[in-house]
Amino acid sequence: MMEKHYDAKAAEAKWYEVWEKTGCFHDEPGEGVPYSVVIPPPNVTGILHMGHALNETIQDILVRWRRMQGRNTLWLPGTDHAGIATQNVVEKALRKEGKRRQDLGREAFVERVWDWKRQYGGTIVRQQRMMGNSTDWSRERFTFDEGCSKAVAKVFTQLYNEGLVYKGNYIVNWCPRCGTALANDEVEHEANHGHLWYVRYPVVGSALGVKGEPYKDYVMVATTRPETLPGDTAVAVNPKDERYAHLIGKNVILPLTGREIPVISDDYVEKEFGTGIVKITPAHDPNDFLVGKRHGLAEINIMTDDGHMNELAGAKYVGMDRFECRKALVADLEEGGYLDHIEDYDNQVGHCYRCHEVVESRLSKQWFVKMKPLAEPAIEAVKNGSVRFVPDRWSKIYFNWMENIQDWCISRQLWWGHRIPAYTCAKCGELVVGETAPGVCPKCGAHEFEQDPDVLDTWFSSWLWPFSTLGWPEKTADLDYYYPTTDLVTAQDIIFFWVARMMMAGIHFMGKPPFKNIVIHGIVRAADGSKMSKSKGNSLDPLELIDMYSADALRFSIALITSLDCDSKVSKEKFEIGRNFCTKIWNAARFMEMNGAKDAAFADLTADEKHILWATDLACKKVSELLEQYRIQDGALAVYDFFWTQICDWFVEYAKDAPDKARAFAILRDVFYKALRLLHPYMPFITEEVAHQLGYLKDGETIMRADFPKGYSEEEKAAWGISQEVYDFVNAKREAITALRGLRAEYKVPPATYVKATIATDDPLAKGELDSLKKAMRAETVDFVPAGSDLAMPSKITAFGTVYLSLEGLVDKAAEAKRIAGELAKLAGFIKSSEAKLANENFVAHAPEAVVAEARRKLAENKEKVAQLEKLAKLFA
RNA sequence: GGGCUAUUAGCUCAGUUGGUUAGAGCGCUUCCUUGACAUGGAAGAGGUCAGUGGUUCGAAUCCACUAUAGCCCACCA
Repeated sequence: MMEKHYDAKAAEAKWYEVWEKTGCFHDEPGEGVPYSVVIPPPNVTGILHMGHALNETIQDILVRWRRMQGRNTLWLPGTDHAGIATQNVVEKALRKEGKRRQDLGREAFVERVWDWKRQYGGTIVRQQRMMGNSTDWSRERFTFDEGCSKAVAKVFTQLYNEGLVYKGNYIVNWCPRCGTALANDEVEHEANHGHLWYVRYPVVGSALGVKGEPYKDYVMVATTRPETLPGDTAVAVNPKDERYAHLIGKNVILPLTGREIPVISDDYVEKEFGTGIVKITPAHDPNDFLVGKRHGLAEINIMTDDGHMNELAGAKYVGMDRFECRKALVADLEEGGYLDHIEDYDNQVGHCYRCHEVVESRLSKQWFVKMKPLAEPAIEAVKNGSVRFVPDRWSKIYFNWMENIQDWCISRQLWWGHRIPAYTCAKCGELVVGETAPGVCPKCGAHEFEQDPDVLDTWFSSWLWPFSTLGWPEKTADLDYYYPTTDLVTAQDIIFFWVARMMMAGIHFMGKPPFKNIVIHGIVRAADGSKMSKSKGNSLDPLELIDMYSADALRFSIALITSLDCDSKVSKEKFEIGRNFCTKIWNAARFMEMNGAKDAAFADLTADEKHILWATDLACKKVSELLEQYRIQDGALAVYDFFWTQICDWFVEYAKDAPDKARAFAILRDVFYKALRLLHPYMPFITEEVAHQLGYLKDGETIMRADFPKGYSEEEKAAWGISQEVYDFVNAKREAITALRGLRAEYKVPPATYVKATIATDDPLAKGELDSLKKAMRAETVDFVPAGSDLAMPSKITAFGTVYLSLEGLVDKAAEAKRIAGELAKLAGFIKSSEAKLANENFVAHAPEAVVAEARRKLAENKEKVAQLEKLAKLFA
């Protein structure tokens, strides 16, 4: 006996363990075209959030569906070592002990991170299991494991040998808190309400002013970053700016330092902005850096790694924090009479995507990858259709980024990550790059080397994920069979970080793009549309939702609210629908069990029985078609409607009093198992549990490996006499039933009261439905009269015929007359517009025949309605 | 400054080549403790499809402009 209530927790724990232990998730290279997907590896420090839940639910639905279709299916799991993120987590833990990573030293610190990973790194993969992910855990990978590390070293070396990796002194984004360089896309720009400071730089040779009084001859620059002033090495104007033409070539005095710097001209300067004169600080601004290069200016770095001023900033400011220094320097400028005025100014300021510190532009030696040569074939692959974005509009965004791609700064001044495989000879300084440490210096023959202290950007291992996880650089059977993967499913926010770079790496190193379809979904947002974040406290915890409603409920609800086209706003209540659906499935299963549904031959079927078989056939086809197009939400809706409306609301109700109960239940049994399998990709646990409870599967079998239903064969359909016509007929009958129920409600007929109904129809099949109509309508009698019969009773017109409710013995009020008058007015409007439409020669000439016929039918029907209502109105007069 | 996407019922959203009187879920109203299920059932109210103009016999759907919102990209100090 099935329990009264479904115990989701027990079932989910039980089935996941069975699946994993019996190798249900595992796949081996075989015949045919495989379906393969690599998971976007979550950070090893991560805990499951709604974004993962959405992303992985979509993947698991696709994966389970393909697997049931019989394809060799691999979903490969793993985690990302997440350089900065993980290092930060461990540093934070260290800080609690009052230590910094420097106190431990590099080796001990890295060991400490590994310890951390061993201890806590399993959290997210445990949580993924609770979601029901059917990932092949035997192939679980980590971006910092031995194989991935090997791939990274090989890739770096190859790119270096190809001249695509280079080292150089450039302005990079620098996070003073994390103490490392950041790639451009790791910087988040945010609106900042700041100021523009207008500062006077005296022209050399002019009279110095007195304290508090303006200089007589000066240039005025506007700056948002006064603290960088000590690093200025020029002042620039636009070459076409006549106002300042006379200044070009002269020198000005840098306030507070007394240093003389030149006035130069450069196209970069906008005449309209500020005063049209800009200070040039090559070591602290990317544009100024380029200007400096063009004009051979000195680069004076006035800051330390951690965002404090160094000795080059001037004795007074040494050691100050950069923002502290800004204040002090502005005060000094004012004191010295250099500050003209201050304006409010809004601009965008970059922040570290990890710790949110304001990013500093800083001159330093870093490693870069030349991206243009890698980007070109990656653009081509999407242009020629060998890789497809779903939805397609993302390809535009991809092109836009790829066509304007900048070189990628890949070195990070961290300790946790893949060490750069570049070695400097201790004796002669020769740089050697190789997959393993060099033994002998090729130049001087020395044996001592120093490895580059930096590590590589995390994404430098992630971009190899689709093939490094399959064994590359070794030639493995996995790589041969599963690469390229089929679908990549991810959110829009990492298209540039990850997807675009995987495209480039896949094509460059494997010769083929890493996947065929890139499926981009939206982001899960809080109910008010804001981004979910722990700090805002507006995030939903998928684990809590699993605890409250079950994993199936979470998955189904997610599927139902997911659209590939836009972000989804969610709140806790939205997950009730999944929970309610589970309850419905469970109860329907209990009903079948109680009635002892058994298999039996389908013969001499009633219209209702034919209807459910046809509906089942439609549902099977529809769900597959929708999933084929990645329409997860529509598929969920289709299967939900099929199960709830078709099976539970109508067929189960029919089966209760079917003329041949055994046959009706045999049909229900067949249809129900198809429904379970259609549902399985969405709700893996309850479908497995119910399939076993009802004996569809024996011990040792699993619904995971059952066939995904395709619908019925043409032979079956013919043998059973099921068709669109019968399906439509039953739909019409239901319409009639609903119409009568509506009339009952309108006239406040108590549910227990049996009424007298009349149906005007010429359909010969209708009379065969007398019993089922009586039951469904709670009718004492149902009489049939010829179509077009005109009775003075409340009526509703349906495709089945006109349904009349006898008012005999039912009290009515004058209010009814008013309602009828309103109804008549409404109908008059429809009739008028229909008549106008049909009188329009163009409409009749151009519109498809069916549309015109429908319009005529509708018009006639409305006219009939009017006639009846007028008659009724007399009754109430 | 460029680009993308949205705007449909009180709320969240469907609406796939333009074609009946625009749909679903939640919420709301009325009724129903009928042996699968009140996490349920039956019925109902609620929308000039953001605005304006255009194309068309016909527009939520196609085009243009406008308004509002959101996202992405971008070196105006």
